[in-house]
Amino acid sequence: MMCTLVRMSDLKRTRRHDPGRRDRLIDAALEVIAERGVAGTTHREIARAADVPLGSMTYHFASLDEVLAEAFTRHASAAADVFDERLGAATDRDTAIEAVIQLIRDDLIGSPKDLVMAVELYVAAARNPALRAVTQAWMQRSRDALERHFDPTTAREVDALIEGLVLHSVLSTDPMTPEQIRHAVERYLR
Amino acid sequence: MMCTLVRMSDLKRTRRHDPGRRDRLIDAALEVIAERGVAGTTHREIARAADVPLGSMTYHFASLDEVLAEAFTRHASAAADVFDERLGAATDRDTAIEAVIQLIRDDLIGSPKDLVMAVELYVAAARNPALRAVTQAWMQRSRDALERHFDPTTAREVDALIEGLVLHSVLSTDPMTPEQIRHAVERYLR
DNA sequence: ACATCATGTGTACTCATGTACACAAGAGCG
DNA sequence: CGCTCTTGTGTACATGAGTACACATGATGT
Repeated sequence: MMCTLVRMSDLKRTRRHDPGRRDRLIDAALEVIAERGVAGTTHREIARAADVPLGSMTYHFASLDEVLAEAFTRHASAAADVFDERLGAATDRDTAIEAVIQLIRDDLIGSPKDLVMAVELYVAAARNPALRAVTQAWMQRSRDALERHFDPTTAREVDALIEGLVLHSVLSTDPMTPEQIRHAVERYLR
Repeated sequence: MMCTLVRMSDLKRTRRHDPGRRDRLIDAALEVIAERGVAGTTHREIARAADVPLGSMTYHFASLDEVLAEAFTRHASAAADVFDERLGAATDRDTAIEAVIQLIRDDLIGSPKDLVMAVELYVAAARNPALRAVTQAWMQRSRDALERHFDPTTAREVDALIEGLVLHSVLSTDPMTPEQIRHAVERYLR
């Protein structure tokens, strides 16, 4: 009997009228950015990641910049959600401090891919006003979340401290231990 | 009488045997990176900035990566020198704190171009081990400078705090005022 | 003064990219 | 069942990139 070999490129044929494809393309773009960086993110690369023909890219997006903007917006929004959840669960100052420590340890240092995304965004934002707005909205949400538990000045400073700690920890040869993170945050907040 | 118009392209002809050209190319590369980002840094762009023929690039450097590596190395070294100078002048803990505040205010937030360079480096380092080493050497020198006045743990934390403050200040819509910087550093160090 | 050789330059080749656009295909309706 | 219009695809084109390499040019030793 014949073994029914089905090639991807044949399957692709049958996938006309695919609502939500735009969404999947944005997710694919995020994958590519995380893996290859903005510099390595091309129409073709995204299309390949989403298993979609090249023409689909120009059909759904006016330009590559538009794809990047949407991708970063989505990522920033997801990251801010995590921030919100962690801090939203806290009821008093002490648990808020614990939440910050856990956030840094588990969500930020724990997944360096997110830091890569953040830094890629910062660089892209340096030359693209639309992305600058995304960055600022993201930072604003972090600060708002922190302001639920700390005064505005403290919130701003802690936000910056978190960023610096994560950045240096991930870039360094010896990452910070959970104890060191706790030490730094508590020293600042207590 | 004839006005002696001299075109640049004619002048270039006479500039054979130019020792130190390699150095100037690296500086030109730094300019281009700061202005157009790593993404916009090409052989042709650097050659134009240095007013040098394209062929000169491949003559002096084996690849574009080599140019980037040398450029970032030079920048990191210069930045670390500033760090060293500022902190080397301090004699006691209090003046060291003042030095840190001045460093942030005048040298870091004061010239956002340097921050752009740093972030560009971080991104580039994410995919290039040679640049990762440059980053780490740079961070090490900052920490060493700080350790002349503070214990290692504090040095590391302050180093991270500085990075975070500068990053957030420059990216934010409202930059931190000198007073806010002073407040954040003193809160942490006193 | 001339030959030789390291140094420096112009140009051309190949390749990947963004984008446009002519075409295919299927959904929805009469 | 066919007609039409939105939705989706394949391909081709212009552009700018890195790099190679044949050639020019000036320094240097005799």
